[in-house]
Amino acid sequence: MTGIKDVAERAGLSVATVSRALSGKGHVSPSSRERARAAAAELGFVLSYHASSLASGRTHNVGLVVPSVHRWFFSAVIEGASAALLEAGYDLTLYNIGENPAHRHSVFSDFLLRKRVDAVIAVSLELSEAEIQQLHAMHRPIVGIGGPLPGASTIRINDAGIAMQATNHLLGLGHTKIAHITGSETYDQDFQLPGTRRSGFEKAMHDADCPVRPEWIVTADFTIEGSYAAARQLLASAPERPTAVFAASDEMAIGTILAARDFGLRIPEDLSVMGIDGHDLGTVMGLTTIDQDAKGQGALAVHTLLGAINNGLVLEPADAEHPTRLVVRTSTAVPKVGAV
Amino acid sequence: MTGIKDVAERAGLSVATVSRALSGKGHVSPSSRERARAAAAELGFVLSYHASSLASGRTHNVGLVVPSVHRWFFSAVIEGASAALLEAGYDLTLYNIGENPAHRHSVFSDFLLRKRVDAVIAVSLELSEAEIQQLHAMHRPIVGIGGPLPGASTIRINDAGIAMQATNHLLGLGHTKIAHITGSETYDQDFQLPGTRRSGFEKAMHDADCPVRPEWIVTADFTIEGSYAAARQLLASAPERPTAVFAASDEMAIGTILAARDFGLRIPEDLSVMGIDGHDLGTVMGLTTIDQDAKGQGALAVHTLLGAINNGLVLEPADAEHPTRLVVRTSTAVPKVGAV
DNA sequence: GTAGTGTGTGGAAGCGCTTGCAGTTGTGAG
DNA sequence: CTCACAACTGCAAGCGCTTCCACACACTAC
Repeated sequence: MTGIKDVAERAGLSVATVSRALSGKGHVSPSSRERARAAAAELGFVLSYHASSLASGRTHNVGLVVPSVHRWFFSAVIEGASAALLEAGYDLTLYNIGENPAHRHSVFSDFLLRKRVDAVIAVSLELSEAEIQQLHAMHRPIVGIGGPLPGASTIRINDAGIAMQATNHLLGLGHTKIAHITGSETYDQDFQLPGTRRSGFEKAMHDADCPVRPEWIVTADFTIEGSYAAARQLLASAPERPTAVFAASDEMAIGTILAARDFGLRIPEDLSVMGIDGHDLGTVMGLTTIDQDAKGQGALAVHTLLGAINNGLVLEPADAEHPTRLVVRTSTAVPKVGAV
Repeated sequence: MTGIKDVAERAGLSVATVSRALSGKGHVSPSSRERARAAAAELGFVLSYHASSLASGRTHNVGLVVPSVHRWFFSAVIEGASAALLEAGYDLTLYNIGENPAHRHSVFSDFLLRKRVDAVIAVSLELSEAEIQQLHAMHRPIVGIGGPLPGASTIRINDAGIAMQATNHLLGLGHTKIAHITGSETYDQDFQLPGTRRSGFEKAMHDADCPVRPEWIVTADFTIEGSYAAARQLLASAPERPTAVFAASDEMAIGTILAARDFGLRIPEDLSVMGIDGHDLGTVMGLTTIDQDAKGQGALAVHTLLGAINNGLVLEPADAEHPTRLVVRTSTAVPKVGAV
């Protein structure tokens, strides 16, 4: 294997100068820099990252911890973060927690502690005290996305606010019989998020003097499949049907639409449905939603961390509120007169 | 930071013995092993992976290159590989190629060459000669999933065979007017796969003496959105409609079902639809499909590579055909008598 | 008895880089 | 002309481990 030594020899420079030339740090004359680059290119030389990391303490690697790779929000964050990291010359080490508690435990107590990452992005994880401790024990900058992370910087959206905005959109169309599909609050990977969105919904309803019917608040697990089942129950069993459903995520809105179709309900004539996310399928389904730019959140997290890395690994805990955008499509409309 | 030295001191052993005790390699008496473990635990010591890697040449890290994190197949492979790696104590470095050619290029010419990974899994990538060269230049075992990868081991399914099986399922129900939604053959990230499935379809049709109508073979990009648009055209413009659609992937089958509903077509009364994959949404959509166990393919790739790593990084190029399974749900049925 | 084999341990030489330090040269100011 | 200071360069000391080697003991086999 060719090493930096070979490059130095070929370029007629010292190893130290080649290192500086290639990394761009320190003073190197333009001619030396050029010679070093040329020699490296000719030899097809690429720095060994392990040696660099060991010597410098910088790994050029960011850890990304997600609860799942299947849910849309997470894969969108991965996509945004991945592209931003690639551009910056960083690697992305993915920790997919999954459902297995043993996996979850080993990620926190082994993997992350191995000094393999310069920084960590934790997405929508409801962490235990011990896990937070372990994260901080790495002494690396951390950014949380999608929920609070004590002691770390976070990127979040105004969940209560957009839930109200969504509800108000439905109310503004004239709906009063509005159901809400919320995430399970005991589902430990999902923060207070479902609760926050739900209270936004309830507040908007309350402000509009609309009753919130307990039987019209149903719980699902944020997946299309789960909400499909939940929505079937909602639409089947209620003595009276809502005219609109506000789902706490696009995937749950899509599940609702699929369920509604099973009952022969037309969207939006018989039922208006909206969600939150900005899911790719939104266009196909004609889904009205509040786009939260998940890719952008991933990219922002990366840029925040890169800033911290260049700042001596110091990251002041701070909250950034990411902008959102109401996208009106065809799944919401004025309720049919005389609708049941 | 506590290092292995501190552990050695505390345990009253040499650094060498502690290293052996912790890694499990070499001869260490049970008592020494226990003392080393205890000392490490008390100090909260975790090996520095960069130092280990530099010294040993093993990174305990596997690179996974995917075209996208959004398509179901890829995220299922990620999930399967991720869990298997976690279990083995390996990290997963994700390279999401995406659509940006510059990103693609840097992954192959920079990232993968940095000696950061012990092995590489390449998923459904149609690679150029140069890219294959660069992969092999790493001198690391490589496994390809979802298509041929010259010089590397591959895990694949019998695409032609299952396409025939799927088509025969429809033929067996009595369909003769069968359309096929295939992937774009020029879409450079997807191998010959669409072509292979398509020829399986054609062969089955031919064997059954059913005409293959060119206008009933439409092309999409493997996404729900893309196939939705393609299916709309198929169902709208044909002077005569097919009674069944065989889509080359579940996502395209789902897009087809959504499009069919827009035309008021009932599934399966007016139109039978089936796909290939084993997508999570299959149950909700009642989709008949051929399950290809993508998670299992990811896990198998990992196990293959771990075997090679333990075998001195030597991996004999070999092809493994992964089993598939026909799953009949409610999206396919006997064609309606007198159907147009 | 000696040789041979296997186990257990420590010393020390790296793995391939980065970077502090010191030395050399060039430049503008005093 | 000298001095201060900056730009450039090389030497060499690590970074924190792994592993080769040598050595000290057991044993077993002749």
